[in-house]
Amino acid sequence: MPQLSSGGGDDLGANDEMIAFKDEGEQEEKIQENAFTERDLADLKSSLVNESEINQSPHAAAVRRGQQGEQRGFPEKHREHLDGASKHQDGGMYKTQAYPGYPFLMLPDPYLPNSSVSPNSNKVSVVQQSHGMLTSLLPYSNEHFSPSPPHLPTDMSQKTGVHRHHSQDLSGYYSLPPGGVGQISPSMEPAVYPGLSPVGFRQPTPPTSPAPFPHSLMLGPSGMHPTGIPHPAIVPHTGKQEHDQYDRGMYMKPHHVEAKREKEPKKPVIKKPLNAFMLYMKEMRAKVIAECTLKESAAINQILGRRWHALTREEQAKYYELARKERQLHMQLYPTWSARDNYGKKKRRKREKLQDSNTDPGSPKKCRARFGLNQQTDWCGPCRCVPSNHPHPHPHPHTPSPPPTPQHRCRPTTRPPLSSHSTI
DNA sequence: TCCCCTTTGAAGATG
DNA sequence: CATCTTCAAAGGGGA
Repeated sequence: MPQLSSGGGDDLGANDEMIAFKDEGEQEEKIQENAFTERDLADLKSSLVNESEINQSPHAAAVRRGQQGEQRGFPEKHREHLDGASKHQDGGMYKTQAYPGYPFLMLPDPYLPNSSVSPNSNKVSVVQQSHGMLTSLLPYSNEHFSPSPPHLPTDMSQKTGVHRHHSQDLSGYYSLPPGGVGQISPSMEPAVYPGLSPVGFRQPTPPTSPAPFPHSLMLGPSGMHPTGIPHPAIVPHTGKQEHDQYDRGMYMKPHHVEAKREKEPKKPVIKKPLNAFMLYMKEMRAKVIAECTLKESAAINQILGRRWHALTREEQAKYYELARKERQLHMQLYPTWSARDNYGKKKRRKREKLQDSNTDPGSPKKCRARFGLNQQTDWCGPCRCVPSNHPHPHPHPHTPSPPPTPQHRCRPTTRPPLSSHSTI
């Protein structure tokens, strides 16, 4: 991961190829930002129709990329777009207006022992960084983060343009280990986490304009967690479905749900910290939805995935850095937590299905069968790497259904690990 | 009602 | 060590 924090050794600055995989022909486009989503849409639709096209694109894309961008692997093509749409997108991350769901790192007043904030206030966390960017540290459950905390001017909240209730619930939070956090100061500076090491939190005060919101973190309703540190990462133990229900319930009837929750001694489930892409999705989802008529998350996510690839390294780096801080915070808040804790929380996953299909005698028709031995250049990387008589090593992307899995997408080149385990 | 879909990345599990 | 698997968010769609 981008050793963003480490001095100098920023992987992101490497010249190596950024993302040649799965670009689905987006490179050729010199599109205007307004057209981008429609284009995405069209591409998405067409790509859905023609899957093989997707798998071929990396080559063409790589060629195109080689032609247009000599100095770096990253698609220069989207520069314009990025300058327009994306800048504007990034603004979402760093500006207060456009991204209601991802606005600021706010330490809720309720966090503060003496603070008196409405129980309905939502918590959002944002750290204002040296570049002037606002980094959300506790972005879980977007919806629970009101764009306009109660103590904010109303016009502020209305500017967001997203209709959210101020009384939205809080679905998850980072709870703190007992005694872990006594209080959190608005600034989110290291000191706010007594007992916690500073991590990477910084809040360089903006030279010119003070943060619109003095408090870095906002808290939701009281009583969500005994520790007093609510966090989106924490949800009722009941699992996703219940999580959703919990959210919705809270959203609609906070009091009732709260009362209900008190009855439930269930242990909260600490969710995984969001990775860079998840953070990006959270931030951009609303924007994409607003730009197009799509509502289906699967389709939206496809667009987001492509946009993610269209981002420059620097732009992605922001999210990687944010994700890194998320993990650090998560790690500090829940030192004993492990991702394994949540294993099995979900039911049968598609992976199992894939395995089933892979065991299917009809499934082995992969690259070899598809392109033949004389066209190995058309094979995906893993296929080229294995002996011709070797069984296909992975869920195959060319298989019409099920779709390619995250494990393998036939990436011609792999992005240098923008690592996350950073040494602070 | 509940799972699937779809994305990328992180982390745990496995061979 | 390399590869595989699971989960994180989201919400419409379908069984």
